Amino acid sequence: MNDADPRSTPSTTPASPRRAGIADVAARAGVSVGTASKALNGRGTLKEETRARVRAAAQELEFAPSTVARSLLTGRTFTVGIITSDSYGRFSIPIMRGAEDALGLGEMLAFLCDSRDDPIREQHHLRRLLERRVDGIIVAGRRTDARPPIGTNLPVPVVYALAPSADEADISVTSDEGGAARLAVEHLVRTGRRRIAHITGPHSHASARERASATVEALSGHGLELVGDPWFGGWTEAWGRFAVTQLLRAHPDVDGVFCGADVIARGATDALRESGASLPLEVGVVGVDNWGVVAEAARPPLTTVDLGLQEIGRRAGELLLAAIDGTPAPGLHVVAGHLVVRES
Amino acid sequence: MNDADPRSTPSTTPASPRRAGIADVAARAGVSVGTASKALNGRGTLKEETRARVRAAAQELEFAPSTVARSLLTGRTFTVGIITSDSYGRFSIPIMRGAEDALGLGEMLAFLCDSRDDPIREQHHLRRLLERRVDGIIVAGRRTDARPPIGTNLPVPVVYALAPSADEADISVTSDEGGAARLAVEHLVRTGRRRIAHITGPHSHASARERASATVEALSGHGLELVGDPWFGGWTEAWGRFAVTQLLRAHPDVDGVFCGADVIARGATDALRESGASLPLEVGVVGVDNWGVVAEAARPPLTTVDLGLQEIGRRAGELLLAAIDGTPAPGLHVVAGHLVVRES
DNA sequence: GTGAAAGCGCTAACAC
DNA sequence: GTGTTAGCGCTTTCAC
Repeated sequence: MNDADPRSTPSTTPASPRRAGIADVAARAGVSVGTASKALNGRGTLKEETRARVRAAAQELEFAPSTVARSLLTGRTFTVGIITSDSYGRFSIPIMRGAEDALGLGEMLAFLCDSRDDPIREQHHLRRLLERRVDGIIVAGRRTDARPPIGTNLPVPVVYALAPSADEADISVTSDEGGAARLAVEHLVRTGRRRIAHITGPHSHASARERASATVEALSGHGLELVGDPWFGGWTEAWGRFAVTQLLRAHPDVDGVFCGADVIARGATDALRESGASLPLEVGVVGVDNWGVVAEAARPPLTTVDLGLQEIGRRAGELLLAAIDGTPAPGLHVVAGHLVVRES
Repeated sequence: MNDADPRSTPSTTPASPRRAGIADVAARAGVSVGTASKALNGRGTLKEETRARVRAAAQELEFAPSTVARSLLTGRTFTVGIITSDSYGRFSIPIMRGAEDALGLGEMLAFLCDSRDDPIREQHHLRRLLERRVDGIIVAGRRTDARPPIGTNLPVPVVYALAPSADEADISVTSDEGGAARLAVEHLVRTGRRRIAHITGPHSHASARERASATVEALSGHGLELVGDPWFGGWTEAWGRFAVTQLLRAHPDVDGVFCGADVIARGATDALRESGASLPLEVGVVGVDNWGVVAEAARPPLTTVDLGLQEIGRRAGELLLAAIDGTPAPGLHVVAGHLVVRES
């Protein structure tokens, strides 16, 4: 805070060399700025020797063209915003990563905003992103329940990931919940299970409800009936353990359990094992999520449905790029998951 | 791709209203752009009525001032870059979140870049961030081993988080590995354990080595000796289970285990429980990480050392803001962790 | 082939 | 109190 302090200037300033502008490059190469610009961008018709000289000058000066100046001119910033409600949690992370994959290909950089599920924060972030003239926005949720659109009549395209927009005219990408259930049932049936139960998360979650009804349907497609009703509870290991204990009491002959999440499945395998069942011989278990730390550490390691979150992010990124390029694809895009077979 | 397609224009374009500029606002309010600017920014001396009129016009036009134009003028973009080598993994997530907390207070937005531990990608991202004229950069690692500086003589300040820069003149924030070990030992001793062993990750990790030696020291501070040598292995549950099995064979009377990670601790508790030990009565276990999904689901739930990753991110953000403001604090900043007591 | 000049949207200095 | 003007760093006509 003491500007006059003679010590501070040399010792604490960590070398902030003045940045070279295109004018500096032009001067050093002995050409005009216009020429330098053309040389660097491969535009216009220049003598190869001039081009080389400019390039050399740029190199020596470590010239990094300012995209902010360019943006002002072109109206494009080559940035997008990602607003996640998930506090960088388990769901938004693979989505972000997938989105970055797709966007990186388009030379875009992403601003990350965490709304913490607070609509106020969300609107705040939206406004800041718009002020920064992002070319587009991805809104990533952590549940598959539809959500209200983040805004209407926005000046840039928006793509919703995982949690689709309630407005069907918006662009949304989400997971295939029914498909996930079918993959799980398919696997259990194929491995000889006939008395299959379903333990899942809260009934208030659309994904839990959809998976449950798809499970019943898929079973009946094989001439089978779900053992008991679906067990709705929480997305926790404790619930998986508890539900399995109850389940065994009511239906000791169960030979397959489809769990709505890997954590539930892990709790289920623990409880089954500790009740004396031999896994996977006597009971087969399938989870959902393919969450490494849970699925791989379980005993036995979990066979599970990967919902393809990263793929959802990638699709969202691609759809956003397309929309930015003027070819939006409105509607709900469903990404298929896949089964990861381990030992359970 | 077909520009002439008459359908595409009205139906597929999702309402991209022309953005109002300050000139539009000025026109609508019947003032000049300069006046409008002053009105909106609270600068200069204007009649209150004029100010109100301009504000109203801005509101009606949904005017969102372009930060890119402003940046060009002021040289500040109010953006920072976060380069993480962790693919948004377990370590970088809380760090990012903490950083966003601190930066958000400074009205900054963060570009997220995933280097995937690839120096080429890292340099690529660095260049793109510099082109975008970020005001500063945070480099987040996933290990506490020192890393080479990302560049020399950069035009913006850089703060390293978790993985400090090998150059001590750089600004780095990292965890207190020795302190973590002391907290764990302290707890075990306080709860009456006297025969304490240590199971941890690979010897190639600085954090494993530092915790191990600090553990030995802390024990000797209590007149105790580590039971056996530290068990170096992997950061997995399987390693925790295996090591405990061996440990019990060699030292059946062990009554406390400090594990270098929650996953190891979880494996350890499982193996202990299954060997017939009553937890936490006969053996106390302490982990490191406070990783919710692991620590809370363990049986019993794990007592563990939280390294304060989010706090590291917050400090990194603060230090970066300070450096941007011209008061950098070079050197290694160590953030203390804290013990989270659960039942193990 | 190359240079000169206009202008992207905004702010700040200076007129009036 | 308010308007006018220059200019941030770059690209892009259009002269020459």
